[in-house]
Amino acid sequence: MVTMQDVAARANVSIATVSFVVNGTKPVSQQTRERITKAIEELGYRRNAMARALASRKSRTIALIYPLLEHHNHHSFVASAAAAAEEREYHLVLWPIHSGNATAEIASLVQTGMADGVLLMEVQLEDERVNYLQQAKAPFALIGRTRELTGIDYVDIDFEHSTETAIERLAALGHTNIALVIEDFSRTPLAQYSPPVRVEEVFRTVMSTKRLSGTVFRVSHDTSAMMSLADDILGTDPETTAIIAMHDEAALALVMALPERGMQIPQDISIVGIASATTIGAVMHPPLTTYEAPGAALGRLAAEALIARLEGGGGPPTQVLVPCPPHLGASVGPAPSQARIEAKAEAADSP
Amino acid sequence: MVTMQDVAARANVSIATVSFVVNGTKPVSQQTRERITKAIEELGYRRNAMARALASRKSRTIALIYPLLEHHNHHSFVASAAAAAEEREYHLVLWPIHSGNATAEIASLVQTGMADGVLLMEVQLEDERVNYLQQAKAPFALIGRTRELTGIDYVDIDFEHSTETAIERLAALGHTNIALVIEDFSRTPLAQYSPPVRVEEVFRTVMSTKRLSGTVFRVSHDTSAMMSLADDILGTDPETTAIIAMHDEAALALVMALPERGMQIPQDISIVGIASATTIGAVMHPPLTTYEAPGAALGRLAAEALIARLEGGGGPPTQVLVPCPPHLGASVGPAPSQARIEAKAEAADSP
DNA sequence: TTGTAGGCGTTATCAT
DNA sequence: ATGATAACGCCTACAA
Repeated sequence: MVTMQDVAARANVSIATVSFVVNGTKPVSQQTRERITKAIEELGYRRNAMARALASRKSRTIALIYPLLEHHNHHSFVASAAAAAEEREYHLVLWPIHSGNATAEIASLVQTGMADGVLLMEVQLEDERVNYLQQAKAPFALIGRTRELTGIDYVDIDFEHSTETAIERLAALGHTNIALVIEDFSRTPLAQYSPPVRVEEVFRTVMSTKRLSGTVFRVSHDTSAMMSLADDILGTDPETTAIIAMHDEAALALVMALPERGMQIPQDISIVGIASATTIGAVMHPPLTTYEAPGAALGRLAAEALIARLEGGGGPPTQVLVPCPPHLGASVGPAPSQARIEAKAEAADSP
Repeated sequence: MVTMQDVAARANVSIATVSFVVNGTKPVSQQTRERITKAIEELGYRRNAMARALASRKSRTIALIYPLLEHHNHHSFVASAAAAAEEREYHLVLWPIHSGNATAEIASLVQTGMADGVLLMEVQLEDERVNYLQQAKAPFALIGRTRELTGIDYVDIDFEHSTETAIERLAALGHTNIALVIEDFSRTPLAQYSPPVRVEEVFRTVMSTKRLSGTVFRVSHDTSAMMSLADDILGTDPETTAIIAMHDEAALALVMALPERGMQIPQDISIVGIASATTIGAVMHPPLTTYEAPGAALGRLAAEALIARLEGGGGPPTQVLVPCPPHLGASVGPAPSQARIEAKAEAADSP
């Protein structure tokens, strides 16, 4: 292995000078700089990351606590966080969590010097990991939000805005009975996973403010729940004319199942996805109207916020809500006329 | 920060002895071991990863060259590789690739001591990165395969077997005109991405051996290509009674589009997915019959193979093909009778 | 502008 | 069974 020592020897300078040009730490005369650069190239020198980390007490690595869930968005979080880190000459290490290492091991990444800071995702409203990191004084940033946020760096999807916009759009089209479909995490380690909770809260608030009638359906990730969802919705409230789905597979299941029950999309019922992946919705018939989850933006912003904190010292926290860009499909239309509804009901009564 | 020095002082031993008990390097008397363990706990000592890496010349980190593509499988590769690494007390760092750092930067992860070895995915049939890693003597393992494989550690999906099995199953059901749908990477950096190439090769071979008639459709990731796919297939060969799709979105598009063209699944046409994610297929109507891509197994095996190589020295290479577990849906049935086909043709002729 | 030298916290060799 | 001590390769005051 080629060391700075070797480079220094070949360029007839001290090891310190080599360090200066490698890191740009101090000005070095044009002459010697060139000699050193030349020596570096001839020898194929690369500075040792571990030695550097030890001496500088900075690993230039951030850790991403890796998700339990298998979600479309997760890939883009990770990819964009890694890309953003790389651009700033940081590395991104993945730390998978499981029941065995849930909380205590997270701060240890920083305590062992493996990582300078931690990126947390799948944040719950009350998240003990956050408390732990704070108490351990480990720098961190959230992709997501806890209930209490003072002084915390976070980046999250603006679920509130998306939900509200979706409702308003549907209401403007005459819909008064709207169902919300969210994922059910109640029997998982992510029981308090914040997105569905927040969206449900906003949904209830906005619906009642607007004096609209709405029902919330929690769908677990098992297939049969999704298969029966259409019947559940129509059974619970036959007047439902629009569905907001924060659950891509469920949305797909609905698009497949509703027409089979005589409900044409969007003539009889409208569907809109929020915080969705676009790839699936785009190939449905009709193409799904969605508010896309801005996964890539999130990962990047979070990584940048964390690195800024690591390098910048104690500025004000980054607290960003990223909106979901709308994708116009053809799954949303005006609420069906009363005549159409009655015709349908009659047809259903006398088959 | 608490160092070994501090622990040694408190336990009245030398720093070396502390190291012995922390790493289990050498036997230590019950007594002093306990004193040391106690001191460690009281002080909250954690050994510094960077110092350890420097002194031992091992970072206990492996790098995963992170994919360009957004694929369902990728999440499980990554998650399982990270989990397998963690179990062996390794870390997994992600290294995103892009045109700017395509080849040269990969070996540098090892050369800078950041990682002890590299995990490569999205492998192409001829992959310069592999040559480069070999020449740089950087330990690596592949998730995927190159053409030339002597001495290379790799783990891949057994595409050949899945393809052959799918064809045989369809042939046994009387299908003689089978279409293959694969992803089109020809205009991307992954032009030589090996899975579709291999599958196409096997498809052509097996089909001609069995004297069956087949057409290959390459579908790019843009939506319009998927939307028109059903028409493409029926237009090219109206006799097609079965489709093998190695492309989840395309499969979905087909399941949505074919019935609209009067082709019932599976009465008129069968669809089977290979190397698929199961989540989407399961909620289709009818549920898709698939051979699931064993993503989690792959990531884990590859990480294990690499770590074994790093620690075990020079044993024979790990070379594993993992089969795709079949998932029975309801999208495959017997080839339609001639009578049914003729009835259909007549109906189409005189609308 | 360049050099000297003392860490950084471990590992690992060689004594004892 | 334990201890001393020289690396490991680099950073960074401090000096020159």
